[in-house]
Amino acid sequence: MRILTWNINSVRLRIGLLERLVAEQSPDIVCLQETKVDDGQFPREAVAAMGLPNQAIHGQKSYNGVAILSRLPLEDVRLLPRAERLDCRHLAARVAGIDLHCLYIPSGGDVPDPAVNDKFAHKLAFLDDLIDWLPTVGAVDQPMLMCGDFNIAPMEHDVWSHKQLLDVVSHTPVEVDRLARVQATLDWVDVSRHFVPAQEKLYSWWSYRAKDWSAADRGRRLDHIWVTPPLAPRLTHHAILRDVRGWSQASDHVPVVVDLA
DNA sequence: ATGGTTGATGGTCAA
Repeated sequence: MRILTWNINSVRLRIGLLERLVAEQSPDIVCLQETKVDDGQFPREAVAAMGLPNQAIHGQKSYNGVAILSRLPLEDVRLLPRAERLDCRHLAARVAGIDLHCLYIPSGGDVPDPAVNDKFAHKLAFLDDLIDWLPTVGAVDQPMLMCGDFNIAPMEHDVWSHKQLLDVVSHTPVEVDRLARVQATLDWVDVSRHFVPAQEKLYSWWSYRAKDWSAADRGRRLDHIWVTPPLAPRLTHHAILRDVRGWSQASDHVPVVVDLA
């Protein structure tokens, strides 16, 4: 079974890129973030025509928005119990016996201080909610997969320069520590680092602001796939599709793919 | 230290 996650940065603008991606990769399940569209406007039929007719969507106008698109039936579709906050950043469903969570963690703004930047405070609060919530909906011996744009590059070689990014939101110790506590909730296995050694540079995002993103290669690994321990022995393949960043009118994030036996 | 680009939107805000 192949699962693919991608921050698509507008599903309407990049529906053609999604079609090409699905044709090339043949995923059984696609998790999207930043769909940026109300549920009523979501291109359901175009996605169904790609072979993904089972769809759970949770979107809003202009910002955020997540979706789970599947060849296989989706059961028990759920949202994180944070109804007091209106941003659409989480969606869960059970598929093929696996509890699947699609996540879009807040980016956090520019200043890494929750006292002066409410976006960073929101990011930390969202992580705290996950720390409280995940143990109540799952267990370490249960097959679960959580993926999406976490907006945090936790390890030294998940960024192009560890030293230069220590004060840059996405790689600051406070959010990295908080993400480690999320990871500890259910002993989550970091799939990309299961396959790629920690000493090797690995990115899933490159800024739009570089003259030549590939030559500069100042990337960050913001997009993740995590599994609980029962799924670790079933991991057979993983890829971060760097080439997609070079497609015409690309998203600034590229897809991450995993195969499970 | 600063500015660089993109998307949704219709003047900016978010990333």
